[in-house]
Amino acid sequence: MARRLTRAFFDRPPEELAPDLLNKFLVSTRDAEKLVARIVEVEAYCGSTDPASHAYRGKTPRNARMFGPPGHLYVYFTYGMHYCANVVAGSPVDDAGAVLLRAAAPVEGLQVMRTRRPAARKDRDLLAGPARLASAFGLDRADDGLDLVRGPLGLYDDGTVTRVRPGRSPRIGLAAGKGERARLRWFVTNDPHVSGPRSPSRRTVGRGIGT
DNA sequence: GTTGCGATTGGCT
DNA sequence: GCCAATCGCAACC
Repeated sequence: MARRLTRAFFDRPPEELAPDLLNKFLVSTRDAEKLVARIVEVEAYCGSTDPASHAYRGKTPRNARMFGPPGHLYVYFTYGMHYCANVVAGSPVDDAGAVLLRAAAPVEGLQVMRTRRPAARKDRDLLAGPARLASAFGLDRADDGLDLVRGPLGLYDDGTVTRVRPGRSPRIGLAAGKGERARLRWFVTNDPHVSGPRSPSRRTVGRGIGT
């Protein structure tokens, strides 16, 4: 019995929203195809206070979506070839926050995902990484701004009660001095679909990588 | 106008 | 583990 997440759910700071997105279901019903995936790894990016955030230096054409209303999709292009998808969170006026969808467990529509991700040798790799997830769902800059509350792409809660506290660690792929120590990554502990470290450890939980 | 690099991935050593 | 791929953006000249 899945219910769709509402605007109010998203209207919170990214560091509060992020862990609550774990074990929610990303559902796409575009182009007569149905894709379903359970989110297992996310990262929070906190606007003007966060050196790693695209919004750190203010609003630009690229990151404008982050400054818009919560519950919409922010998609950006990186490394000259990859797209990454974020959920816009709530933020104070003139600020911006978002949650990067880093990894998910495929649930439905695996055939389509495999077609879009020919390099994935195992199904557990179909959505294990932000650019992989975006690719498998066919997301690109044209999808920037999709309304997750009302559009063909949505987030759902199936009513499952999550009793286990999520794993937490510093974010992946950040350069030194860019907020690489902040523990703003959350993941479902020991889930094989997580892209980075997936178990609590001294290195990832104690004081953070690089310290 | 030019340059350096990134919220990554996949293939090769 | 190392590194090339590939280009938009933003910083700097």
